[in-house]
This record gives sequence, C-alpha cells and structure tokens, in this order.
Amino acid sequence: MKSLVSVIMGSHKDYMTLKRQKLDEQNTNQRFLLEDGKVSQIFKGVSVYITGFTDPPSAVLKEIVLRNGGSVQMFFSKTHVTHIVASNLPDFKVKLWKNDMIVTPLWIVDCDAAQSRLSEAKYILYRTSENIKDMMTKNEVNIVKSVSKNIPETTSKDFVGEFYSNSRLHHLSTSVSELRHEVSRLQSQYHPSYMPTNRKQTASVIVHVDIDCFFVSISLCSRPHLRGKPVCVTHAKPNDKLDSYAEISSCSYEARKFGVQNGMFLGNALKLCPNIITVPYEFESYHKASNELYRILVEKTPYVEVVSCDEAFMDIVELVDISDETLIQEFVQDLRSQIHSSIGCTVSAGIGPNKLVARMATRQGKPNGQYVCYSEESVQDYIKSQPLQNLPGIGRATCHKLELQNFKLCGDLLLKSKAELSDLLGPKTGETVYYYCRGIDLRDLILKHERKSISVEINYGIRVETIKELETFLLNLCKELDNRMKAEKVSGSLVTLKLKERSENAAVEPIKYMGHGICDNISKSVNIANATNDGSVIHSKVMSLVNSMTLIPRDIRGIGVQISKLKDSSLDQKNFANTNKKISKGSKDVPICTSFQCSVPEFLGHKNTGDVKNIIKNWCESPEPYQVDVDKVDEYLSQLIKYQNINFVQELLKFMRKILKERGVPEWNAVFNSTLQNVQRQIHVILNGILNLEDL
DNA sequence: ATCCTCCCCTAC
DNA sequence: TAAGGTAGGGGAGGAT
Ligand SMILES: Nc1ccn([C@H]2C[C@H](O)[C@@H](COP(=O)(O)OP(=O)(O)OP(=O)(O)O)O2)c(=O)n1
Ligand SMILES: [Mg+2]
Repeated sequence: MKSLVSVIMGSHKDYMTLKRQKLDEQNTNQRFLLEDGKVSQIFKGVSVYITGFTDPPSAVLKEIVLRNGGSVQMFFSKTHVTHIVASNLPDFKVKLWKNDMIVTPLWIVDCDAAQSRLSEAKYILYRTSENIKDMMTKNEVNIVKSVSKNIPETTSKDFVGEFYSNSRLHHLSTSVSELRHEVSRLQSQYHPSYMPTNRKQTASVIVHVDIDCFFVSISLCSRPHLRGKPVCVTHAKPNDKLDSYAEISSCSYEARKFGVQNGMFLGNALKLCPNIITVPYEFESYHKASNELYRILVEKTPYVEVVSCDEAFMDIVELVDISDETLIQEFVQDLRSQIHSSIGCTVSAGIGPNKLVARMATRQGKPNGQYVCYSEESVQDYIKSQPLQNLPGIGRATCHKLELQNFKLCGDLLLKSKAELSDLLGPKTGETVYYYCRGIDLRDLILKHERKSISVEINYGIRVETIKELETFLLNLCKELDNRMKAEKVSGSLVTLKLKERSENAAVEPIKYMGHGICDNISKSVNIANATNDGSVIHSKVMSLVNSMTLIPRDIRGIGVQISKLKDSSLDQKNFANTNKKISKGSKDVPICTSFQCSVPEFLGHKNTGDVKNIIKNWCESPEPYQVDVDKVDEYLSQLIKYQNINFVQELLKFMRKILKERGVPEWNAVFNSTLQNVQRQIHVILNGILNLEDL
C-alpha cells in the first residue's frame, strides 16, 4: 500500500490518477487478498512448480495457489518445490521426477473449491510408459537445463542480448537514432551542400508519411495469399490459444474492423477476432524497408525529420507551388506510389501547414490514402471536429483530466483562455493545447537532433534473489550501455538507476509470463565529476545507488540505467590527468579502467601497486583535495573490490590514513572518511563483510 | 526566478 | 509461455 497511502496523504486527484492507472493494468484479476482482508492458508507450505500447458492455464493456477497461501516457483528445484503440477508429461519427465509429487491441476482447483487441503491421492498424474524412444532430445536438453539451473535466467550472460534480439520495442526505439544517422548520410549524398539546421514551420508545406500497418505489410510481401485477411505480428505461435499474453505488434486493417489494436494481448484479440492469423517478426526486413523509405524521401528533399521506422515529416515547400493544391496532391500521390512499388507496402500521407495538421490529416487518409488540409479555413474546421485524444502528445491521462471538465473535442477548448488551460494541465502543456486546438504548431522541423540521454532498460523476465544477482545483471546492462555509448560517441555525467518494484498487493507472478505485473517505479540518480562512457565506472556508481536504497531483491521486476548530461566523448577531458599536477608528475593520460577485460584495475595507467601508492602519497600530501580526484580514487577502490583484491584495498586505506592522520587537516579527514565509508558499503554488499583496518 | 530530483506521460 | 524499450517533454515540490 506504500504508494497508495503516500498519495492519499497528497491530493485526491493524484490518488484517483494512480488508482485508475492501476485498474487499467491489463491484469486486474491478480490480487489475492480475500474481500474480508483475510488470507486463506489451505496451501500454506505448498510450493508448486507448474509445467507445460495446463488446463486451466498456469496463470489461473498460480492465482489460486497464491490466493490460498501457497507459493509458485518459476524453476524446478528439489529443495524448494513440494508439488509439480502438470496436465500431461512426457515419460522422461515422469522418470526424472519419479520421487516428487506430481499432481494434476484439478487438485488445486478442487482444494480451492472445497476450501480445504484435499488428499493428493486421487490427483496423482499417472501416465503409462510406452514407446517414447527419442521423442525428446531437444526437450530433454531444456528440462535438464531448467532443473540444474534453478537460478533465474535473469543473471545469465546471454540474457540481455537474447532479450534485445527478440524485443520489438527495442528494435523500434533504437531504429530511430540509426535512421537519423542514415538520413544524415543520405543528405550529404543527395544534397552535398546542405547544412542541417532546424526549420521554423512558417511558410512550409509539411507532408507526414506513415506506412500502413508496417510490420504486417512487410510480412504480407512474402505471403500474398494472406492479403485481405485479419493478420497480426506476434511472437506467439499460431496454435497457441486464447490465454496468450503475447503482445500484438501490428495488425492488419481487416483485424482492426473487429476491434483488434496494436499492443493488444493475442488472447484478447482472439476473443474479438477468432480467425486472426499470426505471423512472426522479420526485424531485418523492417530495417531494410525503413532505410529505403528514407532514401526515397531524402532523395526528394533534405528537409526530412525522422519520427520512427515507418513514419517521417518532410517539408516540400521548395518542390511545389504552395498555391496549387492539385500539384501538391499529385506530388504526394507519386511519392506514395514510388514507396509502394519500391518496398511493397502501402503508405498514407497527410499534408498541412505544420507537423500537427499533417499528422492529424494522415489519420484521415489511412489506410492507403492521403488528405490535404492546408488552407486556414480547412485547418480550423478539421481540427475543431477532432477528439482531443488525437492531438499528438495528448494521451489517456491528459484526456481524462479534460474529460472531467466535459471537454471531448478540440473545438470544446476554443473558448478557454491560455491561463485556464495552464491551471488545469500545467503551464507548458496548457499553452501547447491552447495552440494545437487552433491548428497552430510552434515546434520546429527537427533536422539537427541532439541526443540528451542514452539508456538501457529491461522490464521483462527480471527475477533476482539477492543484491549480488542484481549486481551481476547490472554489470551486463552496463556493458550494453558501454557499447552503445561508444558507438554513439557520447559520454555523460548523470547516472540514473531505474527500477520497477512489485506493488504491495500485486501477485508475485503476474498473469503475463515473466512480465513485470503491477509495479511502482523508482529512480535515483547521482552526478559524477567527469563525463564517462566506461561501463565499469557507471556500474560502480549504479551500485552505490543500489546501496543507498532499501530494496527487496525478489520484488524487483524491471531494471534500467540511464546516462544524461551528455557530451561528445571525443572531447572527453581526462580530468585527473589535468588536475593531477598537484598529485603527481608525469602520469599518463589514461582512464582508470577502460574495459571489462582488464583483470587488474589500473590507476592512471598504473597497475603496479607500488606506483599507485606513490601517486596516492603525493596526492595525500597535496594542499587541497579536489572532488574529481576523490572520485577517481573511489572508482579505483571499487575496481579493486570487484576484482577481489581486498588486501590492497586494506593496505591503501591504512596507508592513506597514516599520512592524513599526521596532517590533521579537516577537509582531508572528511575525504578519507567518505572514501572509507564507500568501501565498507561495497564490501558489505559484494562480499557481505566488513573491512578491518585495525591490526594485521 | 531557476535549478534539481524524482517522478509521470506520450509515441512508435 | 514470451521477449512490457527508449527518448523527450514536462510537472510537483523543494533548494538555492
Ligand atoms: N504498440 C505498438 C505500436 C507499434 N508497434 C510497431 C509495429 C508497427 O507496425 C510499427 C509502426 O507503428 P504505427 O503506429 O505506425 O502502426 P502501424 O504501422 O502498424 O499501423 P498504422 O497503419 O496505423 O500506421 O511500430 C509496436 O510494436 N507496438
Ligand atoms: Mg504506420
């Protein structure tokens, strides 16, 4: 209840917002408190492992078990599991678990119905052994793996890469910055003298192009027999059933007629459209199609803004006669048909005086059509008839606020003043909405983009038991971040840790397999003295954040790391080397730890402990401690701890303390204390111990 | 006023 | 089973 209580003490409005949001979660039926607040205990001490397809489905069984005081294990383990639940098991599994209690799902259902713990006798899964032979080579490998490996796969080495290679949202998100680079390349190829600058949208003819049901369209290129049918792209196999919580990435317009939408669970879509056909992802093809789309656009004009892999704005004011609408229509027709014949997908387009109107017009043109809304008069007429939901940037929450005031259409706001809207929505949003409702868009066409942050985040399949496991996973994430930062040639100096934590009343296992379920979001950030793109430095900072929070590792359902306050990494100043004239002469301009491969941490390029001690000695004798230098020392000590060279950590700290004690300067003593505290925290977390600085 | 931190919201 | 990411805008509330 933490979050709800704290919000109740805030304002009523916020409470309602939060509550609505939680009820909106796709899985509202996963709470397990009884209405009277008591919890059934008939499964107390029961710990089940559900395997294979069951009837009822595993999500239902989990809910029943949890509601009745039992627990559900995601991985089989002889020590933790009391009951294996299965509807059907191949013989080799029966054999593998012959000494364990294997029951049918009916046991759980019946116990729940009777509200008492029935004998398992009648529910033992029995399966006659017959000719199974080698039906299982592949399955067996999987089983053996999940049995021997009862640790969650979250911490596994390949988890991050494996997840990302299958994540549509990852591909979707990362494609944008790739396409910005591609557009820049195309601009210099087709328009060598063009210098990118953002453009005001005064005197513009903006075209918004958007491929129709992009992912589906691509799939249909190689499956022409599916044209005209309800089709969707999803990971779930076609034979999976109505209880699938796989998300639909994109669905055809035939499926939309039934109410199916992008982002919907397959199971729900099947309820609306039982005949929907599923096809798999083809990430490589999307990539090629996007590149070709942008090639065609940039070939026409350099004024192209990347929106997403299937969507862009372009300003064609220099290519058409602004007063000749027929000419504009023809130009866009040609453009669309060129795209269609080149990549095989139909495209829709909207044309207007700015991005806002063009974007809204595309909706009118879809699918496979176009709509011009350019003259002052048609803009006013069109916009005022539009639902507020359709305004870009105005989504569910904002719309809800406006609906509470009885506003539904853009036209409904025309009598409201800027001040009134600002009171309701905040100063910026209020003003934006005020102008949007009048068809006015004060944004620029973005042709020169500057990245402000870079982040990695996984909120799927995250199950950790200990801080140590969290640390391992974070190290993998930071490696990924390190790669991306180096590829993008940026470094940054604000490190933010983002976590999802299971909400107080949310079921331990959400209804969606390995999903995050209902969560509270937590974020915490720390500034670092020098911009870095070194994953191991970031990791140590992130661990100090982890350290400073009170976390229940098993409740963590999502983990991310974001870097902001970015700089161009080629301009990175190696600050220690500059300021360290006070510390030591002649040290090299080398970052402390440049890669994860080094097995011995470096301090200013020195691995040799004697050299390091000399540098530290000089530093400790310098007049004044600089924070940048303190950070470097702290980072080095973190590295030592990570590589388990605790002896040298101890030696170095005692060495520093000896020098500083003699000096007796308060600032330096403070530095030493904070450094020591840092070290103790990390040793506590990583090695579960305390460093003794006294004897030895 | 302006900044900062910790969020929430939105879009694809 | 399933692969619920990512970047940017901006608001609330406190510190400066
Ligand atoms: N919730 C979502 C929304 C979109 N996408 C992916 C699949 C879409 O094909 C692509 C482009 O998104 P659009 O919003 O443009 O949707 P479509 O292109 O599928 O349909 P439309 O014809 O409405 O543009 O992004 C996704 O994976 N999940
Ligand atoms: Mg589209």
